[in-house]
Amino acid sequence: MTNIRVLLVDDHPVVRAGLRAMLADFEGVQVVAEAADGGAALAELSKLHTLGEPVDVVLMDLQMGSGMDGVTATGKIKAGEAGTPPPPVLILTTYDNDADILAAVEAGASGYMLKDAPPEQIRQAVVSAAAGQTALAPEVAARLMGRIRNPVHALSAREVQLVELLATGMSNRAMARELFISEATVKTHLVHIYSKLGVDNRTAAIAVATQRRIIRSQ
Amino acid sequence: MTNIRVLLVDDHPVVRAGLRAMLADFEGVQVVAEAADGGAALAELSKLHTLGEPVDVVLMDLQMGSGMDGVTATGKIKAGEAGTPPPPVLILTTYDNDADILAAVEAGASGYMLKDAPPEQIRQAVVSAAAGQTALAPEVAARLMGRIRNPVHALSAREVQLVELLATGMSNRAMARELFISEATVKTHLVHIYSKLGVDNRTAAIAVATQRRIIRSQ
DNA sequence: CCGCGGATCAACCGTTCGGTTGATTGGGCA
DNA sequence: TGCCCAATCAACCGAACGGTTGATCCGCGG
Repeated sequence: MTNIRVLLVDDHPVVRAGLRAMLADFEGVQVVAEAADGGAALAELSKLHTLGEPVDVVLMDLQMGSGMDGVTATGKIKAGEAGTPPPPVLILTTYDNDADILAAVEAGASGYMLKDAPPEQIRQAVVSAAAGQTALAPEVAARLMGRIRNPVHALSAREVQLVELLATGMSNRAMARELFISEATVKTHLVHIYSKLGVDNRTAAIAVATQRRIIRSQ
Repeated sequence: MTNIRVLLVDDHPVVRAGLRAMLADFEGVQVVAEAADGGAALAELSKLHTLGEPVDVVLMDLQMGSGMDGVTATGKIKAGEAGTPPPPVLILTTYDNDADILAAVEAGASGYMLKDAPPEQIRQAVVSAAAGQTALAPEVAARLMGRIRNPVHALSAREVQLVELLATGMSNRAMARELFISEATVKTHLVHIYSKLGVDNRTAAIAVATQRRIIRSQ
């Protein structure tokens, strides 16, 4: 009996039902619990642990409407309780953005799949994760490769800071005051940012940065 | 036999499986077909129609990764084939923002639900839609109410359209071309938008509009 | 050690944006 | 019918932005 015990984490009942139905069709995979956000997921994990029914794989959405988000939860799961090896976390989300993927990987996720993946691919990923291997969706893998091969378009930390202020609607002067630098410097940074993002004005920069999840919106 | 025949439209296999499983639990509701995008949905509709097995309700996601999007599909479904009353379209999506809701309603959607809604609420919506009634998620209804109660700060449909383009980083001239109006008109709209949002420049307008969910952030 | 790149600043200039005033049209409502 | 408002356009002007050139300082790595 090599049953893989899975914890589902997603704030959408519809998606949970879909994953449950989908995984039910697979031999050797069993959904043992569900949670609507990261906090509930941690609670379930510790509950199941004390019951002596450990979880083999956590299958989790990255963006949760309310409560603890996926990245934070991944970190906390990986930090885990001493003595018990934390279960692999497989991220299953809608978007394939650089920032999301990097954040997930950084937090310790062992896989990153897209929700539009065919069932078989998701099953593969769960099995791989349970075996301690890394499972990346082809699109995601391609994106990571692209980043490594071509770091030209990466913004520096200072530039990211500028873009964040930019997105709040601040003028050059306001940003200059905020960062204790001159307006000239702000403009220089902006020019570099435009160049790296392939745009030619601040609003387009915000659009691209938001879309690429260089900054987070809302 | 009052069976409600449903067509599912969503580009995520996981979500389709979830809705299928969820609706299977309900008496009187039957999923008769599925489609991955708007184009496939139209094809299914006409196929089922010629087979003499009409669809009672279309349950559709608003944003489809590829192919025809939900708003366009809703419009085409409502345009329909002459002689046959088009089925009600129930939108089921992740985001609740003014722009999406207005676009969906304008295209002829008869309901707007959020994916994080509990199963019972979704069932209610399907039944209501089949009965020719309008079904709005509480959050959505509240948003529309807010718009009606407090029209001072409410943007007109045209202004919302402007803000959407604004957020993509377009210049006044580009927006003018896009909307087939003069740059002067664009500026007039922007001034009204700034005034209603309580800001004094475009980037701040985007920030506020995003925060108030007038437009989708993502 | 020297080069490279990031961060900082200055001066200049053309373009775009922001704000104002004023005007017309058409739809909805009293 | 007459009024209000949204939508459309024009002209104008000051302020802010966008782009360029050129410069200094500093830390990292070959």
